[in-house]
Parts: sequence; structure tokens; C-alpha cells
Amino acid sequence: MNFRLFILGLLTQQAMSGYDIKCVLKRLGWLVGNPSFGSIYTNLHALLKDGLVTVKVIANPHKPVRKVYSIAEPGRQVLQKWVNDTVTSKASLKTFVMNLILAGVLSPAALIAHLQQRRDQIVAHQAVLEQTTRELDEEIDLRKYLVKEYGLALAAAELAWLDSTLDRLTHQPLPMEETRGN
Amino acid sequence: MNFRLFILGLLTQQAMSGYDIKCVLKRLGWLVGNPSFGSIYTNLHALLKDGLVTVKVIANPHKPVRKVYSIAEPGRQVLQKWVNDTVTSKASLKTFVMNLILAGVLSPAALIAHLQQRRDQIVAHQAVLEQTTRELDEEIDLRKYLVKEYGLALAAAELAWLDSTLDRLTHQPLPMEETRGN
DNA sequence: GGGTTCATGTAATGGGTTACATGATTCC
DNA sequence: GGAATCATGTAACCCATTACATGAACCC
Repeated sequence: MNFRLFILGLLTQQAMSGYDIKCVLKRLGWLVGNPSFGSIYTNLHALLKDGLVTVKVIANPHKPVRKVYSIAEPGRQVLQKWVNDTVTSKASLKTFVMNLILAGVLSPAALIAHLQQRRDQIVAHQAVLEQTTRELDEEIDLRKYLVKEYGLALAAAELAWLDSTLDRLTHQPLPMEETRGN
Repeated sequence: MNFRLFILGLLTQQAMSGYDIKCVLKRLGWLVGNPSFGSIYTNLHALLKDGLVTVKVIANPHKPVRKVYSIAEPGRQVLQKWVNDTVTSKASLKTFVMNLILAGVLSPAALIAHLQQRRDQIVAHQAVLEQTTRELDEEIDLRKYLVKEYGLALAAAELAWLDSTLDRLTHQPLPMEETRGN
């Protein structure tokens, strides 16, 4: 998955500066990682060069200049295309969260499809871990045991969340769905 | 965190070839990521050059040659030093799992300390996400809402696991603890 | 005959981190 | 006066991925 694309996705939410993006991602903590300024600014420049975003330079009298980026129409199209085309089998948690944000951008259907994909992935992952358990019965290694347990605990939690979220999204749309529009 | 070091940690468990390592990691799925052969072999070569591991070339008549790597005494020392020195604040889930495996290598105390560190981290992360919730009350964005919910669900699950594991490790050692010896 | 598993390796490429440069304001 | 926040940017470096090369069994 492209971090570049992810930034583009964030901009659909609202126009932001590189610094803003850094803050948002920092707040999400280990869910998406903490990309450095070097990466953020470079990607923003590339997006601009490709015409996928536009900049507005805002000069505050008592503060440093801010460069606020907005997504442009070509950017929306690229994003749309990505959402339609991409099938994400086996992604890390970090990648999943980034995709979660991207997939929700343009269509609710893509969002649901994405969650369902993740669900399949988790079920498969769970099966592999549980199989490891059985093989592990004889050879007792504390670390392997802990990692396996940890993985299963997270998988169960994630599955529960996915099921309840999918249920809510398909049967009773969240309240904000109607109010958003676009 | 160094992937190189992580490989070294895996070798304390048992001697392995590059191919074996690949299989073990594949099995753990997104918990640790799926490093490529290119990375594994290159790191193994580097470890060998630094004298942290040793190789034994095993030629099977009907199979390709296997190069089985074992950790050497200097390697153990480097690992020990790393376990003693490293304080891991804010790590991704992937990094945490790698550290979990590494920390358990040499001392149970390091393992407990590591889990406790993660616990602190999760609590902090939880607080930030919950704060975001409150600020989010007015501006309603489905994606932000989902990511936040997802993060909190995972945090709760992880916290529960950490608490129960810490309790078990400190009060009633797991059965395997005594049988291991080393 | 062709795909899969086992098994190792190297080189180019890509892309994120680290480190550095700059500079004003605000809080202790 | 000095640390921290706000704010942007570039270049070197590290290192993982990708792509390529090789080769023998085994199963369909």
C-alpha cells in the first residue's frame, strides 16, 4: 500500500498542511505508525507535482507560513480507481487501518467490502495460529506460547468488532451516514 | 528495532535455516510481517560476518543444501545487552511482538518489564483515542469514528490480555517455566 | 509437461528515517 | 535565557522489497 495514496485519502476529509497530517497520525499512534516529516513533505510535493492536490499558502503575521493542501479532481479519480481495483489480502494491522480510512472515502460499499476482506483474513490467521497451538503441545516454549495467545486474543477482539460493525453498516446505518452527504 | 536482532533472537530457540525462518514468520502472519528472502538471507550473512552466529552446511542427497544457523556466544551477549538496555516506548504492534519474542529470550524479568511497558503504552494510547472521541462529537466523519472504535476495541483486548498474562507470570508461573531450564 | 515445495543467493530499486538547516513565538 | 511548539524543507543513508538466477525433487 502506498503511503502517498493514504495522505491523499486523508485530504478528502479536509484540507491540511504537512504539519497537520503529522499531528493526526501521531494521535492514531501505533495504529498507523508515525511517518516522519521527511516522508510527509516529500510525498506531498510529489502529489502536487502530479496534479493530484493543490496548495494554498497561508501567511499568518505572527506564525510561520502554512501550506494547506487540498485534494484536486484528478486526485479523487486516482483514489476512486484505487478503491475499485484493490483487493487487499493479507495486510498488516497498520495497512488495514490505512485502507479502512481510504476505503471509506468514496463509497460505503467499498468500506463494507474491505471490512469483509479483513474478516476473511482474520479467520484464516486464526486457523493458522490455532493449528500451531496443537503442534506446540509437546515442545513448550514460553515465547511461542505467549505470541500465539496474544495473537488469538487480538484476533477474537478484531473479529467481534468486525462482526458488530458489519452488522451495523449493513442493517442499521450509523446515524452520521445520512448527515454526511457526498 | 532491528530485524537483524530479531532473527538472532529466533535462533536462541533453535538452529534454523533462512528458509525455516521465513516459514515461521509466515505462520505468524501480520503479527510480525512477512520479511522477504532478500532481507532474511542478507541479515543472516551479516550476522555471520559479525561472528554472532555460526553455520552448519547440511547436504541432503535428494534435497538442496541447507545452511543451518546457530547463535554463537557473542550473539548471546549482544542480545543480552539489548534486552538490558532497551526501553521500548511507543512501538507498533509488529515491533511489540518482535520485542516480546526477544525479551523472553534470556530473563523472565525482562519479559515482565516489557509487558509492563506495553501496558503503559496502551493506556496512554487509549487516553488519546478517547480524547479524540470527545472532540469528534461535533464533526461526524464515519472513517474517523470507525478507526477510533477499532483502536479502542483492540486496546481493550490487549489490555485484558496483558493484565491476565502479567498476573499469571508474577503470581503463578506458567507450567513450562520450570521445565525449560537453560 | 507444468506447477509447487524446498533452498539459496545477488543487484537494482524504492522509499522511509535520520540528520541537518532555518526561524519566529510562547511558556517556564 | 532556554525549552517547546509551530512550520517547512533537503540530502544522505539504511534497509526492505522486487526481480532475477539456479536447480532438483515431487505430485497432478
